[in-house]
Amino acid sequence: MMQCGCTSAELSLSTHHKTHSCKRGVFLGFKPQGHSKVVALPKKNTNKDKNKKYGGILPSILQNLKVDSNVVMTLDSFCGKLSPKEQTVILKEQGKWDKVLRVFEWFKSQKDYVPNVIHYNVVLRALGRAQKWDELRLCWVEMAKNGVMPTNNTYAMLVDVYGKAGLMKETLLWIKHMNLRGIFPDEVTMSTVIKVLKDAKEYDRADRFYKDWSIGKIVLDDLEFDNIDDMEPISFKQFLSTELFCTGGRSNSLIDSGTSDVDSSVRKPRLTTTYNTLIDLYGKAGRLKEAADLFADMLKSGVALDAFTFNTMIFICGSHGYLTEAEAFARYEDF
DNA sequence: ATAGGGTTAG
Repeated sequence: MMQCGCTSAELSLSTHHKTHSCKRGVFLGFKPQGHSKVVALPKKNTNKDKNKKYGGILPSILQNLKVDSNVVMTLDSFCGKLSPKEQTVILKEQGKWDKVLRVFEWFKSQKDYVPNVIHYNVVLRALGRAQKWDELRLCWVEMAKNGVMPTNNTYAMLVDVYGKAGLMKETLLWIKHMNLRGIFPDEVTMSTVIKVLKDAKEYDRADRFYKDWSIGKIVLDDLEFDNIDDMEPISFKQFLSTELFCTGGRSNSLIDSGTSDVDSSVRKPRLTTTYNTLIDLYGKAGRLKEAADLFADMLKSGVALDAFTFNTMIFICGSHGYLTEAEAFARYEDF
């Protein structure tokens, strides 16, 4: 029996809380209080989150950039040298993509500017979020020209923006690009890829990507297209030229990573959000056993459960008729 | 005071 008094028969999917006025949110989110042993507590608000208080010369530069449309003149009026970190902050704080570009151009015009992958990541993300694909590709090419190599951060961001824009073919190309470069996805990048593939209902592809990641394997053939003709000719050509331009990153890790038996021990996620995404993936793919295994893994590894974990498990059980189990999860959360 | 993802369903 649910705490709100509903019987298990009434615990049927999403209609549950439409027809009942109980305040305990089973599908609406769990309260974190009192679950410190199992449930992740909300992160404390550090000054990183909300209070964007910068010191030194940054506030006045940011303010001036906000009110002044002439980026070059505004920046010229500050003669002091900016550190790479300060430059990152300034780039990040610009709202519009074109302003980001102009500020970046000014940085690069300074004599002592050193090309910086973090700066490129910030600029590329701004262009990606604004869906300025041509500008993004130009920036990418220039980045390579300046000898700046993309990192895991770069690829996670690219997969995210292309995936959110619904450009799945290009998303797959970025993943392939990363693989060709011999860059093994870290957990955030893997999680990002899984999320994008899941949202595109590419469940099998997502499953394979995760399984390969688990054993430290990079598979190149796994990302072939079913229908490459669907892609816009122009963007594909541009993409290929970019691809051909970037021949420098070929590394032996490509071979090592897939064939070595020594380091092919099983890799497990350690982030709650990763597990939640994976559990939802297998739930949506109808593979309940694997979803349940991941949940068990989570407990075994001591990874904190949170409201998403419970709601996802409850929904998976509920939507497949496992009402007793759904109820158990609801109670488990409540203990 | 460097950068990426942040999940459930309604």
